[in-house]
Amino acid sequence: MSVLKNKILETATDLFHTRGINSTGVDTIVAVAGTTKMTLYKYFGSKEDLILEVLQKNQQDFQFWLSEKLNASSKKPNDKIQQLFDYVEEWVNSPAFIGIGFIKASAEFPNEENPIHQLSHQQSREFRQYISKLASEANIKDADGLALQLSLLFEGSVQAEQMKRGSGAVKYAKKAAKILINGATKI
Amino acid sequence: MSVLKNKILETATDLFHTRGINSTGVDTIVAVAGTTKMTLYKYFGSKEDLILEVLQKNQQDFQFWLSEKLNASSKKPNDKIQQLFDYVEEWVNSPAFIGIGFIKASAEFPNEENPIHQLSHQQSREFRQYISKLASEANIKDADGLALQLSLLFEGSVQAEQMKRGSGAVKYAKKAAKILINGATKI
DNA sequence: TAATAAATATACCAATCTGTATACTTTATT
DNA sequence: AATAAAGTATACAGATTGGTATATTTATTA
Repeated sequence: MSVLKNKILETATDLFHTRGINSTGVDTIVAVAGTTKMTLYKYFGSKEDLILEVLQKNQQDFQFWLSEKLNASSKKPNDKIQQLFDYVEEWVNSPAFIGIGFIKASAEFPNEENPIHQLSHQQSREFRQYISKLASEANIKDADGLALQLSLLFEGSVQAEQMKRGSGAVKYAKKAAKILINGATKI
Repeated sequence: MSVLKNKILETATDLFHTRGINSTGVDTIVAVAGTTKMTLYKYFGSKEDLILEVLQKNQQDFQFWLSEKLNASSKKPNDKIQQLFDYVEEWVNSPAFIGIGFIKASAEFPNEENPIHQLSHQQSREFRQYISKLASEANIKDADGLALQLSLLFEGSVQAEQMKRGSGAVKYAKKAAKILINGATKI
């Protein structure tokens, strides 16, 4: 990927997070990225395309980072799901945290026929399925049910953290997750 | 309150929910409400003021409805907190459900110095405090801690329901809440 | 060095945005 | 019937939006 395209992507990611997507014009993006609109539209067909790419990269980065961590873990499958929230906490509290894109994007684009909303929804589903996979690898009665509950804690705490940095919400989500996981584990 | 002002408020509430706040212009609002911009700006100093009033009314309506239900409940304090999620489910599944404003607004206005963001944050805090009050009236060890966890389930499930109507997220939040409440109850 | 590609600068377009000014019409009150 | 208030109609201002056309400059490669 071109260094300039990447610069635009990173700048857009940052501005979308700090100012909101709809409130960030392409003029602002290219000004901050230190380039011009001509270049932006060479790499991205439209602002919508740019938003979609930002969302994809955003989620890929997070999902990849998380999977790497959990794949490298030597914990038993049962403890891995709890570890997930350890890593979410680490991710959220890292200075580079710029939110989970699909949570914000789905709020800014509520129309279910909008491609941005659809991608957000899909990413939300995929992440829940990832949790479900972890749950079914462990000794869980209702893997999908637990995964949904944990995803609520995940989305709720990220939402809270996006509203107020340093809220400590993930810490409490972690405790709640532990209780739910234990309760859902077969004897 | 003037019938016309109310009409504008209701129309804005609806449009903000279905199209997003930033994506809804005042021209659209007055067109749908069947009035003119002159009238809108007679009742609201600015679009920001309108948004703030919409958010306040939105949250007041929900909070009032919920408090009425729970005040009328004859359940023991301990079971009331669980009942909260029964009513949230009823609220969310009612055809008139138009989302919880502060969750969306905080995503559209991420800047912490923005009055809309600040109001959203305040409403989020107040709702959590309301849960905490219910928890401390019951036999709960760490009322604030449980309230935070339950608020994560609440915000997460409303978020999920806003992303996809009929997701059934609140049903699972309810089950999770039950487990957490039982776990936090003194013996 | 010549040819090619990549990026910039700048100006522009049509549409939309919030907000206002002015004049006219309807409704209610005394 | 006269006065005041409430609402409408319309046009406009100034800024910003996403997106494009054209020409120029810089960098790469053959």
